[in-house]
Amino acid sequence: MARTAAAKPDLSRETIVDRALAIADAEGLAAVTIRRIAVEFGVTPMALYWHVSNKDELLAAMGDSFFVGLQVPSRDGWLDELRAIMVVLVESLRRHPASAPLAAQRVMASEPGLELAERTLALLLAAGFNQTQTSDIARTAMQTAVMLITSQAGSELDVPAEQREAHMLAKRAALEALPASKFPSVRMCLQSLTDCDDEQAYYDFGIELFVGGVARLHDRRTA
Amino acid sequence: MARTAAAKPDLSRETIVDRALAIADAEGLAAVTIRRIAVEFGVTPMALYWHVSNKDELLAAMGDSFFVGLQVPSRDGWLDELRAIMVVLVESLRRHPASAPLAAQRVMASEPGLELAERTLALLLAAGFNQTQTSDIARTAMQTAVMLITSQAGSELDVPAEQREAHMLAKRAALEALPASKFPSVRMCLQSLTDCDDEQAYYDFGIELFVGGVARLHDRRTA
DNA sequence: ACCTGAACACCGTTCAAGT
DNA sequence: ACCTGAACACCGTTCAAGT
Repeated sequence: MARTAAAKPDLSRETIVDRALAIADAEGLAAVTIRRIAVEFGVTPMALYWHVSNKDELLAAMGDSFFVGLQVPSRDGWLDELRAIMVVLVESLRRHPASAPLAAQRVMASEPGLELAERTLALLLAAGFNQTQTSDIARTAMQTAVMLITSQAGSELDVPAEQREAHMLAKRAALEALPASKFPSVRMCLQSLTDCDDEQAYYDFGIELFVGGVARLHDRRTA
Repeated sequence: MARTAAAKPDLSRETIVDRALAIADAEGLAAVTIRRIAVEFGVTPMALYWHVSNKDELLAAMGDSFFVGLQVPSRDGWLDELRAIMVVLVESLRRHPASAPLAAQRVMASEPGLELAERTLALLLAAGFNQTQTSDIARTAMQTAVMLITSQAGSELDVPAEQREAHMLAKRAALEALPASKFPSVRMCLQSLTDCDDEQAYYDFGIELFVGGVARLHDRRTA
């Protein structure tokens, strides 16, 4: 009866993946270690190998997790549909920013990832893009979503959560020390370069940039 | 006089960085190891620490290398200028695809990187974007360039050069095994999804997609 | 079915010591 | 000025053994 909440759940493939994602959230992907996870479960490193065949498979499972249960609402136009896919994808990746890059390697290798890919490809083909363009745009869509997530918090993702504030301030201080004569624009954009006050706005902006690029490509193609 | 060409050059910060980039090219970033580099120079691991303070500094130096000596030709319109920057950046990153991600972490932290950033920011500010938009677009520009490089060869960058062909074929075989009833579009795009027959065209396409997105954003803003 | 113990071949890095 | 030796605290992983 003295079971404290969420402390040391049973070892299973699922709980291992969850723990790995949590560690990555807090301290970056590099902190995700078979041995570290084992310690957190109060178990021997080798115990994990019963549930997961090796570390690569664990990382793959972490990547797969971003695609399960994704519900893309349908829209009227193909462009709005594409945007909806990006929105859902970005929302999913935001849950575990540091692990987001793992998703890109798994879109075409997991069932739910493939379903999302199929939907995206079908949409672009129907819009009139040829196979090469469709493939390139779809690939770029996935990569763009990951990029938005990882560029946001920036490289601070590898830094432990508590140190991120200090890390950001140090970065800003370095830019502030730059001569305004040689780097006027950097100095001018200092605030927005080092701090993102509105995360959601940044993601919307990035999605719009991508979708807009696709739209323009489509216009040019039919013109 | 029996000095075979390019075999075991003297140990120095520069030759160490070059070797590290070469190893990454051949076997991926993960293969870049202090100990591995030491072996290739026929020297003790600790010997490297005289020239480079630690591994992070080595990775930083690898990232910095992409920006040195970049010459961006000037263009008439701001949009063409932005495109020219992207072209030069992509060309530089292509030299060492697996190490390209290191560049993104160094744009705002190295002298030549900052010069490129300054130029890009100035250009966007002059075009009428506000500070937030300018920062976001410039950041996206850098990330997009890296993304184009890394998404191209795909995750195969971590795979030793000789095994990449086999790796790609295995990937294609997996997609070919997919039921055409459930994944018609994936099957239809199979060729272009797994093989990039024209690298240059892919980069041009990606750059156009980005530049086009920026252009559309600018149009909307002034409309 | 699930986990442990011992061992192996790797990492980065420190610190004192050599030449 | 530049490099080595020995050592430490980490990795992932195998394989036989326990319960």
